[in-house]
Amino acid sequence: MLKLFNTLTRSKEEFIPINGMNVLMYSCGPTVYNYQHIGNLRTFFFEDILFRVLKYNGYKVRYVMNITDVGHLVSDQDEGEDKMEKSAKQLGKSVREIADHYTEIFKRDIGLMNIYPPDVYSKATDYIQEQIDLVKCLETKGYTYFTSDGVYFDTSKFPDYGKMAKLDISGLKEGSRIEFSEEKKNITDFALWKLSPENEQRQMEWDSPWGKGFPGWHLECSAMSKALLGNHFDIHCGGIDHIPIHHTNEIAQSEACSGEKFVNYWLHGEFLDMGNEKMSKSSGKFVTLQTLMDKGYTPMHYRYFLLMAHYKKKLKFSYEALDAAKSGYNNLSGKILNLRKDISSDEAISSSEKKNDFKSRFLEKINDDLNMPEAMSVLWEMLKDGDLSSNEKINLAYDFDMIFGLGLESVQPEKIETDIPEEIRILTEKRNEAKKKRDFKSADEIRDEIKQKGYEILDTKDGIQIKKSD
RNA sequence: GGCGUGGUACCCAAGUGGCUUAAGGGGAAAGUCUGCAAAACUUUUAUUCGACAGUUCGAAUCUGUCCCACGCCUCCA
Repeated sequence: MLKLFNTLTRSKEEFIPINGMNVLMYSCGPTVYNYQHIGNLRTFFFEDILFRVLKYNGYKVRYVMNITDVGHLVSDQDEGEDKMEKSAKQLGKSVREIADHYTEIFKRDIGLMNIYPPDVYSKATDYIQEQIDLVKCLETKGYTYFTSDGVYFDTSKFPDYGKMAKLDISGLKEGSRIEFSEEKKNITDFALWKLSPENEQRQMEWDSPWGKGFPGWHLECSAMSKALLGNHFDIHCGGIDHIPIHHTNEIAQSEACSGEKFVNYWLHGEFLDMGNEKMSKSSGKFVTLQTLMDKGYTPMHYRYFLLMAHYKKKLKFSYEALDAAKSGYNNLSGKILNLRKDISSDEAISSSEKKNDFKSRFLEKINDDLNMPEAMSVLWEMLKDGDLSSNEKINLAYDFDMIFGLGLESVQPEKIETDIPEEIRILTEKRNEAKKKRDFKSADEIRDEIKQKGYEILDTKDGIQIKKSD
């Protein structure tokens, strides 16, 4: 039985799809006006785990993720500039170029992280008509009103507004920002269609029954999920910050138009806690996957790091913690490599009962609201077990890796340095001579010398290994 | 000001009434192996869960008060 924490009810619930073994899932993807930072990546990683766990349980998943390439303003509250237009202006490029560029990097990053791509990436700009239709639908049903800058959704007409977020609307701070809300009837009302400013030519604008303009940010997810998954589907996920505004507004729009329940299970991933290194994109200072790679970490190190915490808890990022993950991942790879060597000489001790025991414990953990830390602990316990054969261990590890996604099957032995400088070669020879003569003192001295030159000499069973030091 | 989350070993982090006098990873220490290192393997590393009261046969887990940190409401995944 798969249990998931549903933000709607704030409790773990048994997951029961609407339609048998077919699951419809939507997740809020990136706004492609800039790089995705490692915090964003945490959310996509969490969605990947969810996707993998669903598949592991035998569900057929249709998975849609949107790419926001228009309409996401600098503020969630329909104020300020369009993020895309702003970024384009700064870089002197077209909005399309910006969107394509960052979309590409996003796809590259999640590929490196072993995050499965969705079945469909839906771009907001490819669904303008659907968005206009949705506004029309809301207009017909009397949920909209006009202001001088666009069409707004009247949240007071939707009785359950803010239910999921447990919003206390009367307690929302008034007057923190007023300029644009002057004409709003309620503080929570939001834009469905924004009219282009009269004195400004936008790169992205479309004709609509209400005038030339562009869709409000929240609209795209409602319109696209409706188009690709239907009015009512199983899972919608995203970052925890989306609960109070974005997802709240999506629910209001979608349910107001369709008259049906929108989504059964809402799942939200917690933030990565950067401590002092606060990562607001607006400040331009944030850590990307590339930043980590430049510092000598691999995407799998970061993935392993994320696996150590539960998705619903804040995870404290630090390079110290990332180092721990790096070592952990490297040790794990080493174990896998050793097991592979053992397989041939393995006497197939039959302990299938124990094997099944680990497997069912693992399943229990991943199905308990995607408890990766516990699942990882099962993995390690299994690898250290004294009764299982190497064969069984490696099979289980590969099986578990369908969830972890650490690429264990393709782990390769560390490359042995091939182009060793002549100087090091000669010194290595000299050391061998000394060793043969059992002159260990000078042998050790030479090893130290080599070490100072950045290489390490290791005596192994199979001979000498020369390694470049880190 | 409003709303919310969290404080578990040196670090990251599970566990949320008895199976646990607290998983797992990293780090550290000791041992086996080795001429010595490295690797590998084995073992050790919180009688204690922010503080103080209380509920209970029983609490890290529930309640209250306090302290601290953080998030959102104002760009955020």
